[in-house]
Amino acid sequence: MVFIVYFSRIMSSKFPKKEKLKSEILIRRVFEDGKSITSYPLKLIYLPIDELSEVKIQCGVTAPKRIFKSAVKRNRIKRLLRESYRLNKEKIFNNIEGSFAFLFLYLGNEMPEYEDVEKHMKVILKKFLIKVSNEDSIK
RNA sequence: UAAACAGGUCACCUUAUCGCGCUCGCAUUUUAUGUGGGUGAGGAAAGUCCGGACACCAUAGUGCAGCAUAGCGGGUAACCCCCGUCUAUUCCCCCAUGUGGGGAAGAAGGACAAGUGCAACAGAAAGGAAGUACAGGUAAUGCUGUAGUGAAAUCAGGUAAACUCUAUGCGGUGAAACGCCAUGUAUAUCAGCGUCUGAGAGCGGCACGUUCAAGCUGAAGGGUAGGCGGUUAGAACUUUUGGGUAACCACAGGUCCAGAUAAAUGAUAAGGGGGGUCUCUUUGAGGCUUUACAGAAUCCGGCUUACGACCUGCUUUUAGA
Repeated sequence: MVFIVYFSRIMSSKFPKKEKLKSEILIRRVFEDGKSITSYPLKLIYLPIDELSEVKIQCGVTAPKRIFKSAVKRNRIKRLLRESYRLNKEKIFNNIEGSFAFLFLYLGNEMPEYEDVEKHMKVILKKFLIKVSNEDSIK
């Protein structure tokens, strides 16, 4: 019983400020050196970061201004991405070693539905887990 | 009845689950987590087109250049904004048909006085070049009159969303301004003394004007990334009364109404509204579909553009019956 309570705390689907990727330097580093996983129309760029001691993952989302000129649409996409990440991050939080910086990009040209976003989010997170564990085993 | 136009109101709502920013309280393993409460986008937050507040650059100087504005009167912190009013002009109506009366719309509405330029068609000619017919006149000649063209024809007139002139106003840079803290590295900054040349640099362009510099002494800094302030109580909103044709103003009462910074204000589900359309059995019920434009970023006042629904229009306009 105690175990279940503890576990659910770990698996909480909160997304507080310190789990957000905010530092400009880090974002630049992720863009330059990060590895990517794609499940169209979503793309994840990630980078192992040693300095992050407090949290395992800092995550940011973007929607390109070039394609979506309306700020309302960009906000909507970013909120959907954030929401699907928030609800699914528990799957990887308890299964990875080290800490990472995440950056999700939306590559499509059309406004997405939440169902699709969540589907692709799950695929990407799964792929990420496999990839990371493979790299660990190689080491 | 429909559409346009003008004015006004609102900007889908409720519940559940899971979340986010700010803030207040409580608890703890004491600066982080948990928990409870409060609060959280717009009429245009948009375009950044005007006008300010505020900050720094010299208390922002002088002349030229440049830019903006343009009836008259008022409002305002200010404006290229708003209100009122007059006129050119356009449209409509009325009859007693007059250069009549009434109504609506209504401007980038100063000046052709000086200089420069421009002018469709017609015309010989619309300003440095000439001339048709008839008549008059002369030594001779477009020298003069009339006809003819045209809105205008030879000491003329039109045109200034043509240069120009007149009057008035305008310094520059914008919150990545600016102030402070602190990390860290090795020559820019600040204060005092000093002083040659005005070469050079800064002060929006040019000229003037003005400041700076080499050196010495002292202090502690600059770039880059980070944090805090600036940063939300205000030319605020609202109600009554009074003034004003109105824009708006004054007094009194009440209210506190986002402060993020890779940028919170959300996601999902169900139900209910509103609009459109179809079906049935008129009242009504059901199905399908749709529910705009759009996201604060220092803050105000305007303008412009985008856009859904509803209401009003007595004496607006168009179309149909």
